[in-house]
Amino acid sequence: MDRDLMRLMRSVKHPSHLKQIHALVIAAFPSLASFLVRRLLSVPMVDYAREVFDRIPQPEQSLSNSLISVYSRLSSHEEAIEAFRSMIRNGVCIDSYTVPPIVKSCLSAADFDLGKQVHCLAISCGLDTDVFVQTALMNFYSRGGELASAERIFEKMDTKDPVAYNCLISAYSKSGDVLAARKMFDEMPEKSTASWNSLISCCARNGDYRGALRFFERMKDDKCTPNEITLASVLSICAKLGDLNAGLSAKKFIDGNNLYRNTILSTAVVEMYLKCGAVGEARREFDKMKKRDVVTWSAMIAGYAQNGRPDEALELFENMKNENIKPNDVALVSVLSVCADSGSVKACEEIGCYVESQGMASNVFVASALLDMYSKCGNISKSRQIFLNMPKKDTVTWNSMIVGLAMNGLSEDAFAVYKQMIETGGQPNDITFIGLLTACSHAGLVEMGLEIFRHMKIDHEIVPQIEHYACIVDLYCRSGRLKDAYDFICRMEVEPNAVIWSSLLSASRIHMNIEFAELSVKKLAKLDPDSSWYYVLLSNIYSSTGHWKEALNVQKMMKGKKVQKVAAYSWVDVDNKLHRFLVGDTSHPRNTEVYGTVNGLAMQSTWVDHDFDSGLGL
DNA sequence: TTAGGGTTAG
Repeated sequence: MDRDLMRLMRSVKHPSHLKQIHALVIAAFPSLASFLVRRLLSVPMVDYAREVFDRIPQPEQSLSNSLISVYSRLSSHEEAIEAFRSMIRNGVCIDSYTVPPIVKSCLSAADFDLGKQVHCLAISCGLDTDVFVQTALMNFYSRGGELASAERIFEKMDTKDPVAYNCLISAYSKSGDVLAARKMFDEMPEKSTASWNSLISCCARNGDYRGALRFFERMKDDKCTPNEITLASVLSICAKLGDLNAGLSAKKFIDGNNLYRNTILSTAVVEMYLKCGAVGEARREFDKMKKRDVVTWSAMIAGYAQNGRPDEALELFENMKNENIKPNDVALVSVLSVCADSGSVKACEEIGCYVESQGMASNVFVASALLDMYSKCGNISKSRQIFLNMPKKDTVTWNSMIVGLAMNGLSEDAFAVYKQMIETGGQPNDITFIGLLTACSHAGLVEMGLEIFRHMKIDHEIVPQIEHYACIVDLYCRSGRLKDAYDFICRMEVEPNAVIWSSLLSASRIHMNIEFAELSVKKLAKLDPDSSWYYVLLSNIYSSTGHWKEALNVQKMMKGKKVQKVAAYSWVDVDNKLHRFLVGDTSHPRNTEVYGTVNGLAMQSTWVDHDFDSGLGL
C-alpha cells in the first residue's frame, strides 16, 4: 500500500490531488509525510508543503535542506532564513547541501552577519573543503563587497572550480580592478562562455567599450560559443557607444546563429536601436516581441522621451497600463520627465495624481522627478511640499529642488537649500553648481557667482564643465559686462562652444555692441554652420544702430548661402489649451490684451543690480 | 559564475 501511494503521488497531474492524498497520509501513513512534502515542494505548493513539514516531529536533514533550497530559489529569502534558524534550533546538522541556498538567501536579504555565522558553522562541521560550499561562500563574499574573504577562500581551494574563477573576475570587475580581473581570466585553465562573458562585462562596466567588443571578437576566434548573455552584453555596449554598425552586426550574429531571443535579449535589441537613434526600427522590434516585461516598456518609453518624441512616450505609457503591466519607479521617472518637458499642466497634474494614487510618491527617484516636474510647470509650492515630505533625499533630489527654485527666480531659497544640503551631509556634484550659478544669473549676482565658481573648484574639487563656464559667461552678459565675459571666454580652459558665443551675441544685441556681435557671429558660423539665427540677429543689430549697409550685406549673404530664417514659436498653456505665437504676432483674437499684459509685466520687473549676502558662508 | 530600463543641467 505504501508503494502504491508513493506511485500515486508521483503520477498525479493536478496539485489539488496531492491534498486529497494528504488526507490519506495523515489518517493511515504518517511515515510518508516526508515523501509528500517533497512532492509538494516540486509542484511547487510551498505553503502547503510547509504546513505538512511543520507537523513532522523530527524532519530529516535532507528534507530541511529541500525546504530552504526551494524558498531560496523562489526568492522567499526571509522564509529560507527562518527555516534555517529552526533547523539549527531543532539540533539538525547542516551538510554541504544546506550551505549554498542559505548563503544565497543571506546575501539577497542583506543579512551578512548570518552569512558569516553560516561560514563559521561550515568550518566547525568540516564542510569548508567542499567545493560547492566554497563557491557559494566566495559568491557571498564577493557580491557582499568583501573581496579579501573571497580571495582567501579561493587560495584555499584544492581544485579551483571554474565557477570560482568567474566569481572573482566579476568581483574584481565590480570593484573597478580591471587588471586583477584580467589576470584571473588569463590564469584560468579552461575558459567557458561565462568566463568570456564576465570579462566582456568587466570591460563594459569599467567604461572600456571598445575593449569589450575586441574580447567578443577574440572569443569567437577562440571557438568559444557566445550565448544570449554574451549578445545582450554586446548589444548594450553598442547602445552605449551609439554604434549602429556594431549593433547591427551583433543582431546579425543572433539571427545567423539562431540564438533564443528571451525577453532580456530582445529588449537589448530594442535598446540598441533606441540609443543609436533608430526609433522606428526599435518600435518594429518592440511590436514583434511576444512577451514584454516592465523593463521592455520602460526602455521604449524612455527611448521616445530621449529622442524628443514625448507624445508617443505618453501614448505607450497608456498602452502599458492597458496591458496590465504595472509601471515601476523607472517607468514613472521617464514619464514624469516627459510631462515636465511637455509644457502641459494638465498632463503634469494627471500623472502627478496617478503617482500618488499608486503610492509611489515616496520613492526617492519618483519623488525627485515629481518635484522637478512641478517646478517646471510653475507649481513651485507643490515641489516644496514634496521635497519637505521626502524621508530620504539623494543628490538628484537636492539638485532638482535647487534648480527648480533657481529657474523660478527664487535665488535666495535655492542658496538656503544648498546650505541645508551641505549641513545634512549631501554630496553636491557638477549639476548642483549649475543650479546655484543659474540662481546667481537670474538674480544678477555676479560676484557671488564667481565666488561659487571658485568654491566649487577648490572646496569640492569639481572640474568645471563647459556648462559651468557658460553660466559665468551668461552671468557677465546679463549684467552688461560684455568685456569681462569676453576676457573670461579667452581664459577658459576648454574650447568655447556655440552656447557660449550665443550668450555673448544675445547680450551684444541687448547692449548694441557691434564689435562683440561680429566676433560672436564669426565663431558661431564656424561652430554651427547649419543655423542662421545669428545672422538674423546680427542684421537686426546693424539696422537698429543705423548701419544699413552692413545690414543689407548680411541679408545678401544669407540669400547667397540659401540660409532660411526658421520661425521660432513660443507657446503658453491657458486652461489646458496651448497657444502658439511668433515675435510680433498679431493673429491671436485677443492680441491687444496679450500685449497689454506683457507690457505691464515688463514695467513691473526691476533689475537687481547689487549683490546681497546670502549667508552661504562661502 | 555571466545579461536589460530611469531622474537633475544644457
